[in-house]
Amino acid sequence: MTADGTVQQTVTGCNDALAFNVFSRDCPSRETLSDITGRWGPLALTALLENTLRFNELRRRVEGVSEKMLSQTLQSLERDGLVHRTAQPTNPPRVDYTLTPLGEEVARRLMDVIELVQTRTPDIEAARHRYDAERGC
Amino acid sequence: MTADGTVQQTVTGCNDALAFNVFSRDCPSRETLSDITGRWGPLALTALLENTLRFNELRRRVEGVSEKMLSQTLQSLERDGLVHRTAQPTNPPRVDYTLTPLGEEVARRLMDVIELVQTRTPDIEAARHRYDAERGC
DNA sequence: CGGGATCCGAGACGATACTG
DNA sequence: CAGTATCGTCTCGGATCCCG
Repeated sequence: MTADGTVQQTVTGCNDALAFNVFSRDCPSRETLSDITGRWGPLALTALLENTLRFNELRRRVEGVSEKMLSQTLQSLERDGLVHRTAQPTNPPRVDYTLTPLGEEVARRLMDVIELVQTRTPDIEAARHRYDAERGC
Repeated sequence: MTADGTVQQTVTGCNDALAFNVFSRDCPSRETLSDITGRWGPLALTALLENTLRFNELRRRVEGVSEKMLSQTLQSLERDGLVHRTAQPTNPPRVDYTLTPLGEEVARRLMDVIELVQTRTPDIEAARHRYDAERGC
């Protein structure tokens, strides 16, 4: 980073007291945020809010996600301690995904966002048409 | 969800009654969701929750965002009717960004998510270290 | 100051094939 | 079933230059 070694502005970063610093460049909470607000994060988390699901159940529930991305998403969420993974070495294998307590809190709040967006979709689509009409023509 | 307990399949899309279908592949609410949960969406929205800001004020508040991405983000949000843009043709020009009522609701809920993540960051980091320790070694 | 236009690399993402 | 590995595409996103 620092070619000359000088820059590194003593990153007290985002741990300043109670300061609310997702806005800070290097705050680890920003990384977490990108995990849970990533393309598939919110959908996976809220899907698990309803019940424990197996890998392919989850995959069917979240339409359009590829195996690879679901796998990646779940790994990130497991690493962050939001999702718990239980593998049974049976044949065929069975793996269950559950929310941890923290994951449940996060998921519930994400659900609030999604629910709001969902119910206000008509307004949003109207706004889009207005915007496009003014600019497009 | 449905009164009779049947699973409300027949994916006509996501406008089925009150069905909760961000999970549906082509639901427009999913597009909106990606706008507000994009990389810079949550930060821009919650920054505007505090006050009205001008372009470069916003840019300084949200550390690390490039002009291009901030511009794009704001345009998406304006199109969705979440952000209001006021341009004054003075010299130098002055452009203010504000939340619409709907934008404020969304931002408030996003703030709840961010606040939670922020306060639980220690737990999350601990979980990460545990995860990495088990796997990495 | 508040952007738009362009170029370019890195990484996200999807499809497919393969493993245990 | 539950993934991993590989590969190709394509978008995201930063850097730069420019304009009103």
